[in-house]
Order: sequence, then structure tokens, then C-alpha cells
Amino acid sequence: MNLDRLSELRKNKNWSLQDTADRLGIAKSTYAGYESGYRRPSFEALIMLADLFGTSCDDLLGRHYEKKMELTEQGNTKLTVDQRELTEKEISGAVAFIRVTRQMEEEQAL
Amino acid sequence: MNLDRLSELRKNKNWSLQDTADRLGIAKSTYAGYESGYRRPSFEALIMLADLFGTSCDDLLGRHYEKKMELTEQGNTKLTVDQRELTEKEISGAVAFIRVTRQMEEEQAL
DNA sequence: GTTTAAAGTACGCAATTAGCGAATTACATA
DNA sequence: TATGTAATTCGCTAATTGCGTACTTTAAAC
Repeated sequence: MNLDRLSELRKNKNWSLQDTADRLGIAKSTYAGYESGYRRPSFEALIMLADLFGTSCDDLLGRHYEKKMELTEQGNTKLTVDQRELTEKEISGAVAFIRVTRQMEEEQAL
Repeated sequence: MNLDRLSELRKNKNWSLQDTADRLGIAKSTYAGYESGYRRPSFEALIMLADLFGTSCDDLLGRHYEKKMELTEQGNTKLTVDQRELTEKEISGAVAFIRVTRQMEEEQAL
């Protein structure tokens, strides 16, 4: 298992290996090792990488973990519409809307 | 950084260290090391742990990673209402509902 | 209270591996 | 071609993993 996404993420930012290593506070050869698959980061380094590139550890590890999330309990996730965060009121409104929609679907099916 | 959640997750399932190690195909002392913080899993083992306990690697690593997610682009996340997965139609309906709500709020503010 | 089996903890050893620096190679651009 | 930056590779050392084994604790049965 290699960290295949690293190279892509770094290039999207137009950073050299040295740039990236400097931001992480590690040696260039160390970071280069992560990208090439020659070495692996410690957990601390993995988390620094995820923070730096704004993604999840699961993503870096290539784990496509599918999650179910109840609309009323989003935990750490902030939902947006048109890039604007949803308020509590908007969420409960949307939930009510969906329930009504379903109700109508069911009645129509009879 | 220790994997503090492991013990909790295991106990929720009422498994012994041996049970858990068997499910993972590793030695009891190895798994016990993960819980105690004496040893750390490899990435492969970390992913097995996340799979076994049905959670994310970020969660196991204690990384509370806050994510913004556009309602129309949920990626790996399946949204539910009343435990039932949202359809495309329900999502676009909810988005339309939210836009209208916002529109009305704005007009009211004038 | 004693016995016994399972659960949990701790550690030595062998083998592997991370991280670094240094050296080498590739790639621009003047 | 010359020159500076980027990328790759590798030897060395220190640190770490995973396992087996042994030890301690817990709890249930008698």
C-alpha cells in the first residue's frame, strides 16, 4: 500500500518536494520516500500530510470508506448549498420537506 | 498518539483481546499492544481495524477532521433521513427548498 | 477459601524500517 | 553548453514492529 495520492495533491499545489518537506519540517528525502513508496510516514507524519493537503487519512491511505450520515446528525461535516453553510433551521426544514415528499410518493403509489 | 478508541470500540462489541486478535489474524499480544499504546499497527493493520470496527482511520487516529460538503456532491457519504437513504430527486428537491427558503429570508429582511 | 480457566499485561528477541544526509541523475532555461 | 533547481537513490544508524512466552488479574465454580 503506497500513498499514491500524495504526488497528485502536491502537484496540484505546484510545490516541489523541497517545498513540501519544508512545510512539514522533514527532510526532502523523507518526503520523497513517501511519494515513491520507498518509505512510509509515521502516524504523526500521516496526519500532518492530511492537514497540509486538506484531506482525510483514509483518502491518503486509499481507503474508500463509505459512510452513512443522518441529515440531522452530521458530526464533523458541515453541509453547504451554493458554498454557504446550512443553518439548523434550514436542515430541519429540508428534513421536513423530504418527509413530506416521501409521504406524497407513498400516497400516490396507492 | 495512541489509538485510544480501540478499547472502547472492542468493549462495545463485547470481545476479548483474543477474540479481536483472531478476527484480525494477528497475535493477542500484538493487538493488546495497540490498545495499550505500547505498539502501533502498520497501515495495513490500521485499515483492518477500521474495517473491523466500521469506522474511519481518522477516527482511530483521533483526528477530528472537519469537512465541508456541498449537498449535491457527497462523495463517499450516503445521506439519510429516518435511516433511509436519500435519492437524487430528494436531494435536488431539498436543495431547491433551501434556496427558496433563503430567497424568502432575504426578501423579508428588506 | 481454593481451584481453575480465561482475560489482560509486560517484555526479550529477531527482523524490519524510518529518517537523515550525501551523492547522483534529470530537467529546465539562459 | 553551463548553471541552478528538482527529483531520485542509497548507506547508515536508531528506532520500532510483531511474535512468543511468561506473568498478573479477574471471575466463576465448587
